[in-house]
Amino acid sequence: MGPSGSATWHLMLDGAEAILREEGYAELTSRRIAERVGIKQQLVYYYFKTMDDLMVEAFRRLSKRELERFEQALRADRPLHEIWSIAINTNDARLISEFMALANRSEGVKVEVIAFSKQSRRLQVEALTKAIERKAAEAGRPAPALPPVAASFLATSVGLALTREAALGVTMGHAEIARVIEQYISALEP
Amino acid sequence: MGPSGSATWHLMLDGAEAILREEGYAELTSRRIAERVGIKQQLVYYYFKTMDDLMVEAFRRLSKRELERFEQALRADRPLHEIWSIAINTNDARLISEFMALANRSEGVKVEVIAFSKQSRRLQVEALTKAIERKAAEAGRPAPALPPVAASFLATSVGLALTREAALGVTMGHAEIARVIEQYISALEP
DNA sequence: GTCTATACACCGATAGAC
DNA sequence: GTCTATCGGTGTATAGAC
Repeated sequence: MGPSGSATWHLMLDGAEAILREEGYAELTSRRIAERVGIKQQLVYYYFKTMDDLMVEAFRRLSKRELERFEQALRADRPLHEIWSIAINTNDARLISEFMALANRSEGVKVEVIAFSKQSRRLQVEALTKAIERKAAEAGRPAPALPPVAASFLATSVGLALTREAALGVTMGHAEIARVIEQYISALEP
Repeated sequence: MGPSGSATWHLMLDGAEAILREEGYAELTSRRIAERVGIKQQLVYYYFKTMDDLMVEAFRRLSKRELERFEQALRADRPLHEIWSIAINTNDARLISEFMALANRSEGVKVEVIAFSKQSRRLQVEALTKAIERKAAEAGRPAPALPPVAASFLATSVGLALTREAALGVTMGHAEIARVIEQYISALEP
C-alpha cells in the first residue's frame, strides 16, 4: 500500500502539517486530516498503514526540505544571516517544535528528529566555523570566544523560544536578544 | 463544586503533572488521572468542573511553586547561579514546555502561562541587573554589553532547549554552551 | 484508488443512589 | 464525597464492494 509521492499522498501530509501548526499534535487524527483536505477518513489508511507511519513520513518530508534550505544557505553570500532568518521563521519553528513533542511519543518520529537535529547543527557549525576563520584571517586575530557549536545551539534555541513566546503574545526582551544576535552575526559577516 | 486544596484535589493535580511529564498533554485525560492515583474517573468532575479547569488549576499550582523558587533565589547568596540551576532542572522544564503547548489550545491556560512568563522574566532581570551593577561598582567599569533582559531570555530558552534535546539523547554542543553560560555567570558572581 | 459499513476502545461529562 | 450507570462523540483500523 501507500503510493509515496503521489498527489494525494502529498495532499494528506500538507493537511497533517497544517493541523500540527494550527492545532497541535493532539488534533492530528485521520478524521481531521480527511475533513481538512476533503477526502474520506479511511483513505488515510490506504496511503499510510498507521497514523504513526503518517507522522514519520510527514517529518521526513519536512526534514528534507529544511536541510535543503540549510545547505542552500551554506552556498549563499551571507550564510550566517541566511541561517538566522531560517531559525526565526515562525511557520517552520512552530512545526518543528510540534514534531519534537511528538518524538517523545513515537519511536519512529524520534529517530528522525534526532537525525535532523544532529545534521542541522552540523551544517550550522560548518557555516559558523568558516565565517569565524575568514574573519580571523582578515583581521590580525580577534579571538572568537564563542565556540561555533555553542553559537549554533544558541541560535536554534533562541529562535524556537522567540517563536513560541511570540505566539503567546509575550515579547519582553525579544528586541534586545535579536539585536545582540544580529550584531554578533554582522560582526562576523558584514 | 471542587474543594480546592484538599488532599484528593492535590492528589489529582499530582497525577496530572506526572502524566504531562511522562506522557504528554495528549494523554492528560480524566480516566488516565483516575487510573494513576487510584480513584474513579467521574470523581475528577466533582473536584474540577471540566478538564480545562483542571489544567488551569494544575498550572496555577506549578506557577506559584516556580515563582516562589525564583523569589527565594533572589534572596540567596548567589542568585544567578541559583536561577541557572532552576533553568536547567529537567523535571520542571519538561512540565513547563508541556503547559506551553497546552496554552495554544486552552485560553485559560494561556492567560496563566503568559502571566508566569512575564513574571519569571521580571524576577530574573531584577537579579541580573543587581549583579551587573554591583560588578560595575566594584571594578572601574567593565561595560555589560549584554542587556539583563536579553541574558534572562537566553537563560530560559537555552535551559528549555538543553532539556528537550537531552530527553532525545542529543547532546551535541551542550557542554560548550553550558561552559559559556557558567563563565558568564561566574564573572558576574564569583 | 475510492467508496460504504462497521468493529471496538476511549473520551468528556451528567444523573442519581448511597 | 464517592459510587454505579450511562450518554453521545470521536479515535484507530479493517473488510469488502465498486
